[in-house]
Amino acid sequence: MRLPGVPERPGTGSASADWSGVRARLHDGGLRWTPQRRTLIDVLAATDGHVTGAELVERCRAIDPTTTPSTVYRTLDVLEDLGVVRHHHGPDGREEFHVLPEREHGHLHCRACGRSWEVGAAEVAPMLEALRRHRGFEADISHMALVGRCGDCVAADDRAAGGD
Amino acid sequence: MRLPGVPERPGTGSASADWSGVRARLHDGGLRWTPQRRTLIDVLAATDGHVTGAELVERCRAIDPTTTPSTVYRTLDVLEDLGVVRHHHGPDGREEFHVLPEREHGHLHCRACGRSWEVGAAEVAPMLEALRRHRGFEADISHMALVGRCGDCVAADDRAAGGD
DNA sequence: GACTCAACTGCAACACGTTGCATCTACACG
DNA sequence: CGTGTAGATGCAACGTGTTGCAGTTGAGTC
Repeated sequence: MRLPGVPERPGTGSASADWSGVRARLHDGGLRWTPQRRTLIDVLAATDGHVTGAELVERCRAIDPTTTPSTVYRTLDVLEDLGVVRHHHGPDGREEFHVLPEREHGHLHCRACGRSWEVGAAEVAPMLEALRRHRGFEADISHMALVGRCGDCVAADDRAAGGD
Repeated sequence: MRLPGVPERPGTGSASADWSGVRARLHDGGLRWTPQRRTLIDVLAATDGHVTGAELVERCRAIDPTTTPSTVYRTLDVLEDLGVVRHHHGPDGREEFHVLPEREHGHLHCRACGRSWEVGAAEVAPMLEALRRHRGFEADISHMALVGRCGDCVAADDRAAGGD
């Protein structure tokens, strides 16, 4: 979905530093470092771009077959509080997590071909500004998933039918 | 997935005209009018604003206790094809349906207080335009749900903490 | 009114995610 | 190193929604 060569470092450290920092940050919050959490962290560290919750459970099971879903989801909650992951809901309402969000971004999903893209904060900043001005609403862009049709599919549709 | 129909009349108090049309439109498509569908239509006709799928199932059961979820959800699919209902996914990923969408609109949901609002097409038109120009992407605004914090909650937070 | 057939229904099983509760354990402290 | 305890785990049950399948039924036709 995304290339491995993500332009890292928005201002904070590199990924590896963040992963080792997680343990310390758990401790800071009075939380614990357990084998199950280590497994999830290992999985996340090896993950690029977006993953669904179910997929994370699968990958954890690949490492430790005794993994149970509830533990994974609860740990993901904790990690989200820590800012290590973010989640949004895909077009079908399923959870999608992304790892170490370097910068704020939203999501575009094409209903026709199923592909998705990220949109940078800059691209939607004008609308966010407008919403803030008009209604005082501060939208959380990284939780945003816009569904629609991508340029390719629109073009294909136009060619095929003309109507809808 | 979309039908051209139903653009007219934003402010009709009684939707009865539209509801009676449903049966005819089902017939037009070679589809059938069944007691189960009638029940759901009755429920929808008595519904304002947004409802979750589960709630619709409940209300149908109130009328006909033998109602089964799969039938309701399948009928909702059909009705969505007809343009009678629209659905989007709430902040928790659950389905929310709205009835007889007179005009296109998106949704704003406050994570802090749980309220939601509708945003008119005009309000987001500039961003939609920008997306179309920059990436050729045609966003479906009525499937959109932006999560964030409303003006009240932002103000409350600022007063309470000052930070985050 | 009877026949026919595709659309529809209900059921059971499944997928994803959440929650309550009893048990276990990481970790601070002595 | 042993102990206490709050945080974490695993299980089982639940909630919401989807799917495959076999049986039922709406509605067009004779």
